[in-house]
Amino acid sequence: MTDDEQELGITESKSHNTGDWYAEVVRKAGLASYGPEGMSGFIVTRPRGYALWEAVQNALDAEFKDTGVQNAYFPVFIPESYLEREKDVVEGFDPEVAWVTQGGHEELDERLAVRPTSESIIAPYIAQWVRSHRDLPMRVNQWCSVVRWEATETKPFFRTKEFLWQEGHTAHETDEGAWEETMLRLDQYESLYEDVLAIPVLRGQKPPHDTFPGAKTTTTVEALMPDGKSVQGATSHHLGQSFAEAFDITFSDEQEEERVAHTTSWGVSWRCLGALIMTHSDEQGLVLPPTVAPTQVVVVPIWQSDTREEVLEYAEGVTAELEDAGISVELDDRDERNPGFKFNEHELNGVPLRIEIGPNEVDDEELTLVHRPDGESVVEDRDDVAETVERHFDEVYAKLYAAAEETLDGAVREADDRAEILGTLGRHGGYVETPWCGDVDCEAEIKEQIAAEIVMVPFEDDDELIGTDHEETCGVCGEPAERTAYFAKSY
RNA sequence: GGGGCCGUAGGGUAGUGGUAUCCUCGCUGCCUUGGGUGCAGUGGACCUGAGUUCGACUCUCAGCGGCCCCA
Repeated sequence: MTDDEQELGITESKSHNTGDWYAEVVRKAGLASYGPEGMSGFIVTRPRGYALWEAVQNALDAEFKDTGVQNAYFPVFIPESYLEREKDVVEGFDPEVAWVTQGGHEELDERLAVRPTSESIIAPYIAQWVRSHRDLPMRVNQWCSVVRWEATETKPFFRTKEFLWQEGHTAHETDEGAWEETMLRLDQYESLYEDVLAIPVLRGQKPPHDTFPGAKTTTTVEALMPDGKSVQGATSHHLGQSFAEAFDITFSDEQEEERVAHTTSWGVSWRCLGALIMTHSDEQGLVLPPTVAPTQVVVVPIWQSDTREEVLEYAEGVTAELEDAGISVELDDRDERNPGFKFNEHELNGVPLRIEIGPNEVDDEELTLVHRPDGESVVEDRDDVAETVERHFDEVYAKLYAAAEETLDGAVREADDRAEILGTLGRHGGYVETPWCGDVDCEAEIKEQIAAEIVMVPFEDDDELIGTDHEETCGVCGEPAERTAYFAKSY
């Protein structure tokens, strides 16, 4: 009967069986279901899962709008001739593009790509809209889904053939302008992770061989997952002038000279939800920071038949007061479930804070608050409940962030030679920081042996191996090192 | 890209060439609460297709789907 005892909740071990555990949390917490038969790699995002995406959207969209971005929407289909105009993009995405060849009963003259990304349909319009330097910088963003027909295995939110994301596209007068834009968006992504999702990240750039097709520089925020793999949390590209040249994004400068613009693009997908779920959740189920939780507080009344009325009345008062303060609160007054059942259910669903109200609380004009992440229970005065709850939100957030930060700090290890790199990655996972000569072959060697790659290289300003005299040699080949590389297995 | 494991009601399990079982699942009624297990009744499945067979959930093949390991 042990299986029966556990069947309502999570049965898989987070540390030993992370994949199954993750799938179980996603399903049992009501975040997503698998797609229909014949459509492996697609998921149905259920309301509680979609609410998480909306929280991310709300946070980011406000930041974007505060920094000069306007939202727009471009077609889901891209004519093949458009896609072909930037050759690196064609080559980069070719194996993953889904094509439409028929409309109604008619064969199409030109097949249409289901967008794998929209540079090639947005850029031509930006080219039309930009005439003079006065039109720059131009920034458009769209919230949409894209399709990448990956052959590799899929995992809800982490890797799905269709995924929701946001893609921003900008054009600038100068290279510096484009660079500043690239970094501004990366800062905003970092802030999304650290201030909204409670996940500390490493920031830097991708090695040259792993940049976005056609891009000059690809930047990334990397988050560590509990199984020791790294996930690219968001990305921001300095595209240089290659797209502007391919799509004729030109403008007249102050001297009436025709010049080619510099462009950027940047995006974050619902993969950030995968990182969110995987980072904080535990073997009781989903754990969410109050910043994104669809239900932030649940009030559970606990009564005996003679106290029922007063307990409920008190609980309703508390609920109403929290609602008035703009807090997302649910009063769980179902009478066919006992409190223990409700506790477990709300824990499974990731409600960050629970308020227990029974006759004792009513008599003492108090509340019992319980933090989801660690079960800490605190008795507080009934007065100023909204303020008290907000304070506990901050505490819960801090607990989540601190735990994730500790994990990350402990997972960055240094290694100076090949054996140490392989040994450390094999034994501990996480990140291995090593001097690197810059040659892609050195990465390939590690990749072959242990399937880890360079997920991040610190920015030039943060990398002490640049521009200074040092004796460091590449951890793989022993040639003089030019950069610091972070190796990790990745999603 | 290569290899392995797996697919049985909402969930969890078994098992057999002759249609299971458990549940904290659904529904109805009764019961009423400080960490999921009250009582009674009732409902519902063998991933899809082809083959073998008197008969396939079971055996074979293919497909679809899921998970894991390696590249």
